[in-house]
Formats: sequence, C-alpha cells, structure tokens
Amino acid sequence: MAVGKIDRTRVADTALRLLNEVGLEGLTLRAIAKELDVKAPALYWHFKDKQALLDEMATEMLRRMAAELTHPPEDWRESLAVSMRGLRAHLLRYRDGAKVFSGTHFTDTSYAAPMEAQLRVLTDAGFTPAEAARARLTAYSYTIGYVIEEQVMGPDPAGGAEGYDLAARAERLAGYPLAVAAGWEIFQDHDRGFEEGLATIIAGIDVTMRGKRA
Amino acid sequence: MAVGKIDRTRVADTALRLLNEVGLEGLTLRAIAKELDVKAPALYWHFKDKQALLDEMATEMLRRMAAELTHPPEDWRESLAVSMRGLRAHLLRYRDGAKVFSGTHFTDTSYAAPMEAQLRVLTDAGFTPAEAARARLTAYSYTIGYVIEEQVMGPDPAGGAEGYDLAARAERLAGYPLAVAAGWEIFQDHDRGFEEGLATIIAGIDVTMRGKRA
DNA sequence: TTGACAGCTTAACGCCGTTAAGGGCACCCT
DNA sequence: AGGGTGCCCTTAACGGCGTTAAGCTGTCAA
Repeated sequence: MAVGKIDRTRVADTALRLLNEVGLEGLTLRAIAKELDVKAPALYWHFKDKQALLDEMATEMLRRMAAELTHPPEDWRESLAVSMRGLRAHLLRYRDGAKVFSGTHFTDTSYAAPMEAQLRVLTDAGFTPAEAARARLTAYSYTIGYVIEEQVMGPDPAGGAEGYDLAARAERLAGYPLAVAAGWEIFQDHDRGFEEGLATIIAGIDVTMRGKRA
Repeated sequence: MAVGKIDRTRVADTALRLLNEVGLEGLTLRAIAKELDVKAPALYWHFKDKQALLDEMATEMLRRMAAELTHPPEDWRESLAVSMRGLRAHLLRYRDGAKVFSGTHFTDTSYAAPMEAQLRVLTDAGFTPAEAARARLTAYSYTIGYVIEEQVMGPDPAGGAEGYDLAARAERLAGYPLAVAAGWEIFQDHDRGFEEGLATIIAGIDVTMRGKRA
C-alpha cells in the first residue's frame, strides 16, 4: 500500500489499522507486510519477533492515550475517572484492543510521564504514594477486565444481529431468575455499565482511604 | 499416557494439566492428543474445533470452582469476597488461566446455579436484582483484570530469578519518583494487593448502594 | 572505485489447526 | 451365524503460520 520507508512506528501504526479489519487472529505478519508493500521477513529487520511488534502496538496505543490527556483535572476523582474512561475508549478503538494491550510489556518509558502525573494528583490530594499506586491499579484492573469481557462478548451489544441472544439465554436459564435478570442488566448498555462500576470503585477508594487523607 | 476411553471432560482435564507444563502457546492439539495416547484428529470427534475445547476447559474450571463453593456465607460482603478470592485462586492454578477463562463462552449452564446463589445473597441483603448483577460484575471484572496482569507479569513476583527487575525499572524511570514507588507497591505482594483492591470495591458497593438497601 | 552496511527478497523449515477418507470394533437384527 | 450400522479412531495431506538463512540492491563514505 504505502510507498515510503518503514520504521517501527509506521509498522505498528499499520498493524493497528489492520487489526480493526481482520481481528487479532487474522493479524499475521504476512498480512501486515502486504499492507506495507513488503514481504514478511522484512519485518524482522525492525522487530526481533511478533511479540515485539505487538508490544510496540500497545506502546503506540499508550502514546496516543497520553497525547489526549494533556494534563489531568486536579480533583482526584475526576482525574481517575477521566483517565480510565480514556483507557477504555482507546481499547475499544481496536478490535481485541484489550487483549493486545494487556498481553504486552511496553517498549519504552513513554508511559511514565502520564502515570507520574496521575499519581501526583492523588498524592496532592493526600494519598500516600503506596495508596495512590494501589488506587490506580484497582481502577486499572477493573477497566482492563471490563473491556476484555466486553470485547469477547462480540462487537454489537444492543443490535439483534450477532451479540448474545438474550431470549435464548433466558430460556436456557429457566429456574435461575436472578441470573436471567443479570443478563438483561449486564449485556445491555456497556457504556452505562462501565460508568457505574467506575463510580463504585472511586467511591470505594474514597471510603477506604479517607482516614489517611489531609 | 492414559488408556481408557475418551470423553469431553477427560480431554479438558488433561488439557488443563498440560497447560501448566507448556503454557497457552504450547498447548497444541497434537500435544494434548499425545497426552491422551491418541492422534490429533481424534479430538475432532469430541470437539468441533480448538475453541470448543478451550471453552470446555473454562467450563471445567468453573465447575471446580462451584464445587468448593457449596453455599456462600450469608453476609453479602463475605460472600462476594469469598467467591472472588476463589475465582482468583482457580485462575492462578493454571498457567495463563485468566486468559483461557476470559476468552471463552461456557459450554453449558453449570455456572447458573452458583451465580444464582451469589445473586440471591445480595438481593436478600436488599439489593435490587439489577444492583446485584452490577455489583457482581464490577468485582468480577476487577478480578479478571487483576489476574491477567498478574499472570502476564511472570510467574514469580518476589524471587529475583525472572520476574520484573525492579532495580532496572527504577533506573529507567529516573525522574518519575511516584512511578518508581508504584512499582514497589504493585509488583511486590500480589495476594495482599488483590485483597486491598477487593476490599476497596466491596466498600464502594456498600457506599453507592447503601441508600436503597433495607 | 571500492567497500561497508542498511534494508529488503527469495526460499525453505517445522509446526500449527483442520479436513478427507477409511479402518476396526462393538452391537443389534434377522 | 452373519451382515449391517453406527462409534471412535487412524493415516495422509493441505494451506498457512512464525521464523531463519542466505543473498541481492542501493546508498554513501573513504
């Protein structure tokens, strides 16, 4: 497709674009190479193996996230909410985005600056460094787990086309009324569901660490 | 290895055992077949494809979890804590357990009974069915996300052998003192870290849904 | 002009999931 | 007793995967 030279960032960029068309399963080195008008082994000049390419993709996602989080709001609740909301939004931008992201180690320290900024907001609000780290990790784990489930469940939560067939599910689960009701609640509106869980976690952080804050 | 006949459960059982030796990458149909003294295509008699086998493995994990959660404690906080603790423990029993588990749809409704029981504890405590479902999903997402990160990070969190090299990390992150401190907090004691996050989430559920409870 | 070296190609290896075709063996019906 | 009718498995093979080895081509310095 493209004609110019190739570098790590352009490969990762192209791979991310392709990911949305073919999914993680279809993301082969040969397909990525074809998109770059190159043969597959050429990629080994830039990356030691496929995992290194995936790592670069995750790092690239992180860089883009950092780019739009110029500086976080000063209220620690807002700061946490905004960054986790942004994390989820970026993971959802790519098919299997959460799986790619969570399975990798980052290739550079570009994550450090935004991380430091977010932690700073928390310590400024009276959290100890350890508490800040713990709070962030809790919200982070929740977000990763939520989006992974969300993306595994299929692309379209509402539309009757593909996603979970709730009627069939209800039939299968006859005799378990609460489980059926849970399906209605959970498979319906992912955005609202995520926000509610996030609010719950932030409220929990507030409560469990309130005593120690200034 | 084994001599008797083969059925879905025995295949899943063997595959789970093998998973711990070779990891998800090494878990090939040929390897599983060899362990059962059988050739790879034989597995296609019992499963339509590899994903179906992975689904059965996840379902088997769930059945084992359910088996040791005979009936949950009546206090909803304890109930939630015990079941999420049990979930994590079972995910950790197998290499890449969280990835296998989170990437699959269950093959039967064996999950419904324990799910119903847990939700019942919550509704008995005054939660609406929708709130109960939401509370459970929030804790569940956190647990899945936490364990995925935990397992990606490497098998041995403390021992100097393999896991993250914190000293090297600290050097790389010179200039980001809070990020360095976060590493110390996060990469150290996974059991304690999980418990703290879980307590935070349960406290959050308590707070955000207290108004509506009896 | 020569040589080094970055950046790519061609060819091939071993392994993967999966399919097609068929063989053996238990069981049942007559 | 003999012949069919499945079940459960084997052998053989296919296309595609990640990856490696070896070599070609252009650019640029000495």
